[in-house]
Amino acid sequence: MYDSSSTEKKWQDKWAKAKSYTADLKNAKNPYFSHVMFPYPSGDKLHVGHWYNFAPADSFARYQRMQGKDVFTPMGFDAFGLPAENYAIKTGVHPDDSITTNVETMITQLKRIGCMYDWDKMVNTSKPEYYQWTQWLFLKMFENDLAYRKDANVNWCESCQTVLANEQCQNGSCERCGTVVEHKPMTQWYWKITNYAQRLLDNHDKLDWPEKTITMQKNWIGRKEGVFIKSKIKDTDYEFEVWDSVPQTFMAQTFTVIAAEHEELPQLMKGRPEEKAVLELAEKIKKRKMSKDFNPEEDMEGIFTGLYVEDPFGHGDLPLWVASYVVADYGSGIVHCSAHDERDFAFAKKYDIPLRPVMFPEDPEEAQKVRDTEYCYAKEENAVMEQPEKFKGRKWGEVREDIIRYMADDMKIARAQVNYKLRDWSISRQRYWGAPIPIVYDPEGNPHPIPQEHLPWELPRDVDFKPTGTAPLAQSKELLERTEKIFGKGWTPEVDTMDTFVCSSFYSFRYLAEGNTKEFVPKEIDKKWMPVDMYIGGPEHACMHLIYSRFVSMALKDFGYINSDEPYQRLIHQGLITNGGTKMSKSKGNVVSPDAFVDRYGSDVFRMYLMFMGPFEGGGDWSDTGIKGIDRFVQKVWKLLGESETSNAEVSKEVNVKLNQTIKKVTQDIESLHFNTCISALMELMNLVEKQESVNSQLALTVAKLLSPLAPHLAEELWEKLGGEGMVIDAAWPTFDEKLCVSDTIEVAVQINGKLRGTITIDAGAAEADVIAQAKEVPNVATHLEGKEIRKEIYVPGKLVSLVIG
RNA sequence: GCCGCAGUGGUGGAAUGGUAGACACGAGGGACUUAAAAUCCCUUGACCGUAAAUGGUCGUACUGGUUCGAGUCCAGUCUGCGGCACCA
Repeated sequence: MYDSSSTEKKWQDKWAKAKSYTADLKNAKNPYFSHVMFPYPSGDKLHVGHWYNFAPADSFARYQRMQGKDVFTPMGFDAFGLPAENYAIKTGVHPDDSITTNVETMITQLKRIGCMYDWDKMVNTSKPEYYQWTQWLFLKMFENDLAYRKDANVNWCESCQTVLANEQCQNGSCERCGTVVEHKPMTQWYWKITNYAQRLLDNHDKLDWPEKTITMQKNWIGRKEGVFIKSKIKDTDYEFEVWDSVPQTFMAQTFTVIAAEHEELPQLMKGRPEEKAVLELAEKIKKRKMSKDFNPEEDMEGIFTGLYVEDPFGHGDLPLWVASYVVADYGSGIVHCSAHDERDFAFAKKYDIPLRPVMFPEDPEEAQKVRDTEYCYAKEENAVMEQPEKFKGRKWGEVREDIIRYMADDMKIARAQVNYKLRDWSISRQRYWGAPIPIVYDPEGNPHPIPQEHLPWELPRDVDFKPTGTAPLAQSKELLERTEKIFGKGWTPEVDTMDTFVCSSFYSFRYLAEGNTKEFVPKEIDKKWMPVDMYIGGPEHACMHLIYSRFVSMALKDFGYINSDEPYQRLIHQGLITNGGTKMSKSKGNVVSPDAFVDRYGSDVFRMYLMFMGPFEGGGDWSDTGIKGIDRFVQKVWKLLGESETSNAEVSKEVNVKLNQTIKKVTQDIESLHFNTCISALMELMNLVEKQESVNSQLALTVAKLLSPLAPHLAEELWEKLGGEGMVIDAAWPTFDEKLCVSDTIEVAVQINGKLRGTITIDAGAAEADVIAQAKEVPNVATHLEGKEIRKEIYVPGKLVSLVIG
C-alpha cells in the first residue's frame, strides 16, 4: 500500500533541502524559463482551477529539466487590485494585511502541489520593492513621450462611489452591486500603445502562440486600410478628415454625420439658430448611449445641424447631421454617408434624406429596386459600379485599390491611410490599492515626474477606504506633506494609482532581477533568459495582459533596457474548469477546494487526475468521478514496481516494444502538453507489465523516470526503493529506439470495398504480394470474394489490405 | 451581425484519410469475505444472427460530395461555446 501523505512530505522536504528548485541565473548553461500567469492572492485560496493550470505546467517544467535544461520556474502574486480593497471597506482590515495573510496561506497550499517553484525569486506586486519598478516604468514611458494626460470618460458606479475598471463592468453594470455604470469625464493618464499597433501585428509571425489568441489580438487591434477624405464645413474654417474603409462607393455619399460626443460640436453650433436643439439632443444621445439597454438600431436618432460640408465630389453640399450611431473615437468622429451602408441607409430613410445609389446588381429587376432605394445594397462582391464614370461596369469587389488611387492621386481629395481600432491604454485608477502614479503637480497644476531617487514613491497608509467619490489618496495628509517637503509649498501629489495590468506587464523581468534594487533587470541575465520559453495561463488575457506585456517589452527594448521586444515565446492556454457549468467563484459559492482530495489521495493522484480528465487546453466541468481510477493506477504501480522483487531477467520482445513505444509517446505527449493520452500510455504499459511473471529492474527504473514529471513524489519513492542513483528529478530523460518500437509481427486489416472483413498477422518485413495473397486466404475474405472479380488491390504497408470487387 | 472553436457510447475522452470507441469512470455478472470495503476475473455502442466463429447491418449533430476507404477532406445546414460588436 502506497502512503501518499508521508511520502509526499518526505520528498518535498528533500527537494527543499537539496535546493533542487533553485536556479543559478548567472551560470546556467542551458536556460529554460517557464512560468504560469501569477495568481491573485484572494481569500478564496487555491481552487481546482489553479491546480488545473499549475500542475501540468510543473510537469512540463520537470520534463524540460530531465531533458538537461536549467529550468527556472518562479512564482509570484499579482497582489494589487479591487478585491483586497473591497475587503478592506467591508471589514476595515488593511489590504496589505489581508494580502500578506493570503499570500502566506497560498504559499503553503502551493507547496503541497509539489511544484518546483524557485521561491527565492518570488515577487509580490504590492510591495514597495516591486512597485518602485512599476513607477520606474511609468517614468520611462513619460520620458519617452509614451505617457500623456487627457480628459476621458471613465466607468463610474454611483452606488459604490468609485471608478470601475472595464473588467469590473459586466454588461454595463457594476459587478459588485449591479448598478448601471455611468460614464463620467475625468482626467486620466494614458500610455501610447497605439504607437505600437503595427509592430504588435508584425511580431505575431515570430511567436509560437495559439492561432486563436493571435486572431483575437488581430481583431482587437483592428487594422484597416482605407482613406481619409479631406473635408471642410462650409462658411467656416473648420477642416477635418473623414475615415472611409469602404471607399468604392464614395460617389454615393449624400450626407455627413457627426458624433454627439464630438468635442468641436459646441463650437460649431455656437450662435446658430439650431444651437439649442442640437446640443440638447446631443446631450440626450450621450446619456442614452451610456445606458445598459441602449440599442443602436431602435435608438437611432439624430438632428440636422443647419451646417453643410463642402462637397468634394461634385454633387452639391452634404448636410451635416448629429447621429447616435457615430463612434466618437474612431477615425475623426465624422462620417460621410451613402446608400450603400446599412446604418446610413436606415438613418436616411428615417429622416427622409435623399440617397443616390451608385452600384447595382446585375439582375435588371433587382437593380431597379436598388435604384428606387427599396433596400440597402451593400458590400456585394459582384455589384456593378456605375459611378464614377471612369469605373463604370467594374465590380465592387475588385475596384477598391484603383478607387483609392483615383481619389488620392487624380482627384486629390483623400489620402490612403491605415487605421486601427486599438485605443491608447488608460492606466489611471481612482482607487487606493495600487501603485501610486509617480507624478506631482506644481502650484499651476502642471505635472512633473518624481525623480527616480524618490522611488519607491510609497502608498500612504493614512487613508480611509470608505468610498467618498474622490480618489482615496487625496485624503492622505502624509502624502501631501511628503510632496510639499520634497517639492515645495503648493505642490500636490497625483492621487490616482495605476491599473494592475501595469504591474503584471513586466513581472517576468523582475523574477530574473532577484530583488535587485539598482537595475530593472541585469543585462546579461535578461539576455540569457528572455523571452520566456513557455508561458501558461488562461485565454481570457488574450487582449489585455498579453497585449500590454508585449507593448511594454517593445517599449523597454526601444529604450535600451532589454534585448527582446517579445516577452513570451511560446504560449499555451489551459482550459477553464467550471462547476455546474459556471466559472468557479466565491460569490456563486461553487468553488471546489483541492485540499480534501489531496488529503485523501495525495497530490500526485490529484494532479494526474486533473491531467487525465481531458486535453489540457480543453477544460471542462468539474467532477470527481474517476479520481479512483488514478488512485488504482498509482497503487498498481507501487505494487508492481515498489513492493515486488524486481529481477534482471531479460524482458520479452513484446514488453520491450511496448516500453519503447511508451517512451516515445510520453515524450511527444509532454512536448505537446497532451497529458491525458500520456497517462493512458503509461497505464497501458503497466497493464502489460502486470501480466508478466517478473518485473525487470531496468524497466522499473525507466518507468520511474517517465512518471517523474507527472507524479514526482511517487517517482522519487520508487527510484529510491529501486536503488536509483541520486534523485530521479535529476535523472536524464529516457530515450527510445525507433527500431524497437516495431514488433516482429504486425496485425493488418483486410477490407473489401472499404468494409473490414478480417485481419491477418504478417512478418514486419513481408512483401506486398505475399501479404495480399495471405489476405485473400482469410476464410471470411474468401467467402466475400467468391465469384467476384477483383478490380483493384491496395496495400498500405503495415496497416491494411484493401480489395475492390465489382 | 462578424471572427474563431467544437459536436464521437451511460460519463470523461482516444483515433498522421486506413480495423471508430484506446485509456479510464460507471453499470451488470462472478470470485474472495460472516458481512462490507479493498482486490481479482468476465461483459458492456445499437440491432439482428449461429451449434460455433475473425457472422451480418447500422453507427462519430444533419444533408450531400470527393475517395478503394471519411470522425478526419470539401460544400451547405443545425446546435453549443468563446471573443468582438454602431469601427462606416
